[in-house]
Amino acid sequence: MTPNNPSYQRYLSTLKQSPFLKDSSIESLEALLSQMTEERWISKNFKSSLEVSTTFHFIISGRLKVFKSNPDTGREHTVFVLSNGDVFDVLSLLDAEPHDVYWEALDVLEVLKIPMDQMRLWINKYPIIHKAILYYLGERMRQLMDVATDVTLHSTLVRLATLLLKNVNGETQELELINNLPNDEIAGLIGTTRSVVSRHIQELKRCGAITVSRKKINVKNLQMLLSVAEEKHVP
Amino acid sequence: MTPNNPSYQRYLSTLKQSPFLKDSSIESLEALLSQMTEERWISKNFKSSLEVSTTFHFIISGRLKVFKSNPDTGREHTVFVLSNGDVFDVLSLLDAEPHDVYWEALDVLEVLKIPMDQMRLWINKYPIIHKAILYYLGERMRQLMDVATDVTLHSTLVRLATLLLKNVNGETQELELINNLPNDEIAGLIGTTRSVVSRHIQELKRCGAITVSRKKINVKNLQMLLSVAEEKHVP
DNA sequence: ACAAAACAACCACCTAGGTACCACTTGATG
DNA sequence: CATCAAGTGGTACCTAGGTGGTTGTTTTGT
Repeated sequence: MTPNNPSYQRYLSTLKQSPFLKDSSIESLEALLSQMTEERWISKNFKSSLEVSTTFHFIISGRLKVFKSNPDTGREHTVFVLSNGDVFDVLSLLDAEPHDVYWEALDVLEVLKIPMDQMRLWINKYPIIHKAILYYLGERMRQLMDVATDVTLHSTLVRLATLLLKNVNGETQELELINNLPNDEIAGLIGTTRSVVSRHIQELKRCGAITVSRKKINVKNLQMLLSVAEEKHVP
Repeated sequence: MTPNNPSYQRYLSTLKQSPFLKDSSIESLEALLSQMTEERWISKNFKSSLEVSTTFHFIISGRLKVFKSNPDTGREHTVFVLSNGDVFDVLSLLDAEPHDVYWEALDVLEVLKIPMDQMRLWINKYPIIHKAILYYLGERMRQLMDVATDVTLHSTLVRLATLLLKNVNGETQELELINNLPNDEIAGLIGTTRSVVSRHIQELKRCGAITVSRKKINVKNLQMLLSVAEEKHVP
């Protein structure tokens, strides 16, 4: 990609803000961008990691879920929802071990791609990035530990309330990140099934903690949601 | 610690074999060791991460479980069992964010400690280690993804069988790593409770997949265990 | 604007697995 | 060797939540 690409500046500024590329110089980012190509994923576009990934991706806009699934039962469990500034597939960047994870676009997704080998070369050229990557992975690790233990340590209602709380926008009381997600995606996020999510959303509506209008969930009573999340109170 | 410490050579060779310190030169490892002090943790010795950790630890021998818990119900979920060559707490090394995880010795544990700041200085001095750390974290990440999704995607029986399979020693058909672990530790590993583990161990015994004698579990029918783990067959 | 597909709500049933016991064994300790 | 605590086996009960199906409502594509 060359600087005369109409989206060049927008791409550059997204890269600059990416935690993965924290502390990288503008020159190094421009060098990186020059080797990248743009790609658009439409919703439901899907990628498996069973074929070892030879391309490294940066997300410019849109949302991507990373999930595992059980082909026998058809159930899925989402481990991350990635958005602008995030990258994948980091693990294939570090080593060539296979691991069976799936990626699927939840929206229209704008990504920048670069061949894995070139990304490795770039990293070796600008080794300062190692620290940023470590920091990035550490953050992911922490999230992942919660995902891992939430299912056994907390009930689905508590997990739902916690998920909502994690996504409330301070002013509007709206749920930015997970809004417009169908119930079964929410189910995947907290490790349960669609019908159980539906059941609990009704429960929270009934007791006045939230309101729902055309897929947008609004938080009405933050305090109540908090007490549900902390298992202090059963509605 | 100085080279005339009676265990010096043993410590050095454990460090040399640690994946966390992969590719480090002998000189750098000796520099590291010179700043470390030894410590012994007895079984059940316990450490919380709520006070931000100011010490970095290397495990020389013994097993340490890393777990999260729900203080209300008393349930625990183990995310890792660390042993010789492993390190903790990596996350506090990367940044100073709090995260509530607990560590507990399962055996007598030999650890080497070093103040967090000195460890950071050492890393900066020998930056080649960054790659090894990344690799190490990546491996952990992969394990963690399985832990995170196993509970929702597979039944407890399947998870138990999988855990056993992960630990069979090729020759003796014995379960090295998890042997001598009480049932409730096994329960913590697969995200369930003691009585359920007991129930399923009986089940596997009854159908001849394993035998149990004085805490040692032996695998009798590997094939059967495999088919249980793959959900092909319900005993 | 209309048909088709996707999604949400609701219900009724069912089972995996969690809770709470008690009784037996084992191994450690004074 | 007597006692005590820890670990285990086993049971009965119960409920959270998963399954499947039906209906009505949005959203989407043509």
